[in-house]
Amino acid sequence: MDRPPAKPPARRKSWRKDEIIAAAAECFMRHGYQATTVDDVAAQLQCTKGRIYHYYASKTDLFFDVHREGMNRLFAALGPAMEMEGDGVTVLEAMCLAHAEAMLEHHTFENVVAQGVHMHRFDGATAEHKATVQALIDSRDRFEEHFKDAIRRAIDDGSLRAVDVAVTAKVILGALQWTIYWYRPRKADTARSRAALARKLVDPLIEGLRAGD
Amino acid sequence: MDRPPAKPPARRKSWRKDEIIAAAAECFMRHGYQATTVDDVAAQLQCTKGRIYHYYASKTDLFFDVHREGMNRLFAALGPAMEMEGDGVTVLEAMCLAHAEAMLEHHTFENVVAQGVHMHRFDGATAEHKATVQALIDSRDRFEEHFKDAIRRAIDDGSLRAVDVAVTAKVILGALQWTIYWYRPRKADTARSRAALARKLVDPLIEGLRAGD
DNA sequence: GTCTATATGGTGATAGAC
DNA sequence: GTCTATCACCATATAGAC
Repeated sequence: MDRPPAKPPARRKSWRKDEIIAAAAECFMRHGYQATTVDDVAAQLQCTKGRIYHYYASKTDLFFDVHREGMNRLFAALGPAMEMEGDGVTVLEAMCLAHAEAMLEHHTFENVVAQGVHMHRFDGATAEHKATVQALIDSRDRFEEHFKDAIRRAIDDGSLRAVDVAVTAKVILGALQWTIYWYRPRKADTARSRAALARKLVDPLIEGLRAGD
Repeated sequence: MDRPPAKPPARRKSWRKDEIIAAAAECFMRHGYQATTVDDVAAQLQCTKGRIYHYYASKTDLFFDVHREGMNRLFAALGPAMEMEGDGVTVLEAMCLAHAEAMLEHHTFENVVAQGVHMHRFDGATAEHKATVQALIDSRDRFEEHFKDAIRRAIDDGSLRAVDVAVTAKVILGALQWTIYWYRPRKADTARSRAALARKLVDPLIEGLRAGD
């Protein structure tokens, strides 16, 4: 029996959604969610907004998908580092490096994620979106919890000073996530150059600034 | 000759502008510049927007004044710490503590400042606002330069490890400024409680996380 | 100085041709 | 599936009464 011809590998049916999400992420990053018009996103795609509304019911739904993709990329980057062998501070350092590199590499999406975090704090979501918003908040919380766990373990095994766990997690993540405000990808950027910058970012956090005697 | 009756001390003529700025800062913080309507600000003041437009030609001008006030408060808080006596790292630590406390205390205004930083990176200003925007960018740069100077001096006098000056300044300021995303003032907050939190924020930055042998 | 009423332009979303 | 045309609404800003 003839089988249907092999499909191109890994070509999902929703690749059009992916390109819409990418274009939206770019616009949301540049101008912010509110200031971005659906026409802006269409222009980025060099099409009209009819196409976008064929795949997304609203601008809000589109934002949610961008946000989700941004979180997925953060979790994907963090996973391997969490599996690293070594004492507590070694694992924490690997997590910091992985997160820093992810923030730089996926800087467009993570910029939008940060907007979402801020929006969720104040804007009461409509009833229909409530569940979606809650899922995204939960996702952020789980991410931060990974760092708190790592800090706790490192303190327990004596490889980290006994600092305030919650505040320290905020300090680490804040320092790394603030890159959205100043880092801009350049053509010459490579995985290697991002890793070098990540190294410079994480070093003062783990080793501290004060000179040893 | 009779002189006019003494005016109430320190009562400036522009106190109405101040209350408009404060109301606008609250709204901009909560919903962002774009999502805030002039009617929102008026509602916050329990008046109509006629009043606001009597003092401000546009929503943009109002935003600029909030931003300016936010920067003024940051500089005012940093000044005394920069005059501190001691070696390089002592001064840097004092600056960090002062900045952290200012970010917490003026959290509403500094939230808006961060929005401004982000906006300026992408939104081409209209010709009429160009000079104003440039002045605010310069002001941000000068603020960061104070930290870079302090880091350089501390490295020179041997009290700080030889870290990357520019990146370390970003790490420090990022960690402290990220508070806008998670800190919320509470009724029970005092200068003392803010100072305690600032201490917890600055400690891991200056001393580092890894346990000494 | 503050209000009400309104002009004006833009934006999210829809309907229907192709 | 993508486009064109359009509607309905909302927000900035102004004009003019009080």
